[in-house]
Amino acid sequence: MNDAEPIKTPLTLDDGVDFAIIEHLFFAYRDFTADPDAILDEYGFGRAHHRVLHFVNRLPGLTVAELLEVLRITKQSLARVLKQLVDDGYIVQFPGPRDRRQRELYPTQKGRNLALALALPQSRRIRAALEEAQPGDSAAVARFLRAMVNPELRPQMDKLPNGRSK
Amino acid sequence: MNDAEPIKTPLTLDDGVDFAIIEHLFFAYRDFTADPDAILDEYGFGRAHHRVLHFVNRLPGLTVAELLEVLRITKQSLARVLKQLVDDGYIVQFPGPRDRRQRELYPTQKGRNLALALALPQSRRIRAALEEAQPGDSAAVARFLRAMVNPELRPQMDKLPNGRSK
DNA sequence: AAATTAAGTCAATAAGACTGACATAATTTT
DNA sequence: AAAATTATGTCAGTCTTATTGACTTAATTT
Repeated sequence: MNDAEPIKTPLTLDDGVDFAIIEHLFFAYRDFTADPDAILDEYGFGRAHHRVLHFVNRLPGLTVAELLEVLRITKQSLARVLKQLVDDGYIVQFPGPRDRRQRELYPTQKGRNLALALALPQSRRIRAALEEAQPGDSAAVARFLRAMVNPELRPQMDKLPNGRSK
Repeated sequence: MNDAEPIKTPLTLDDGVDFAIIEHLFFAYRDFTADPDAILDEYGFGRAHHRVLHFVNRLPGLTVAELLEVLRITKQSLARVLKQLVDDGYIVQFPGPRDRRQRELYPTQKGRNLALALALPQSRRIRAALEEAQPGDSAAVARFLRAMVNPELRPQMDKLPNGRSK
């Protein structure tokens, strides 16, 4: 009974859950993605385009299958986004040298420029956040975020250029 | 000319951008949200329901307008989600005592239970990530994440119970 | 020659957001 | 007391990003 009774006390850290970091992550990630979103809007692109463009720039020559694995989306979801980026000249495709069924994806100079422009405000935000921090905090943050990822995915992260450095 | 030329070298940290933390945040946030998403699926709920339920539990008695401000969405977006949570008995509404136009939102016991169940895997993930960390890392991470949020929003974060403690 | 694989495409669906317009009830201002 | 404003709710339509399922084409493997 009393199933519809209102509970008037808030959930707090005393309930054994780290709400502070849970909420900090929510707010931080929201503002973190808002920066590039505003730029993407001017190009008629969305967050999905950003992710594709980012990883093609970080791993030039990766295949469609590899990109799908990193992004963890379906090829139908990728198709629309990738087609636009290719049509608009941000990404070019080449048949794989070994296996010609594969398509190797490379950024053009235009694609490289946009990827950098999108990363810049995010990098600025990170740098500003670390400026208020103590020495060593940067490494602590990188370690923490890496440990937040499922263990089986961490090797994938380490394949990214300089992915291991802090 | 040569606008369609492929660029074969990857973007790296040498380009002056902290790609490591940018990508760490992407992967960490993806796995961080995947935990509750799996639970929500069983209830026929989505991530939007989670956010509403979370903040109603953290700030019991908040009004619809206050909730909209925290979530930064429109009332039409909130409507669908909130209606389901009320209809299914996770949240109850009461007219505001001062201003009867307002609706104060409270969790029921059922809503409290679900909010805790959703927070638990996230809290476990955070605790596990901090266990591999050095002492003091926890505070450094909280400071960093807070500094990643737009300054004008930080007072709002501090209003959450124990929001300031590390 | 047959089976498998990489990629592309077509169609339908869903969640979660949006804008714009309008309704109702309660409060505040004039 | 009447008018204006405010808090909430609702209707209708749109957009982005994702999904599943089915099928095609071309290339490689068995």
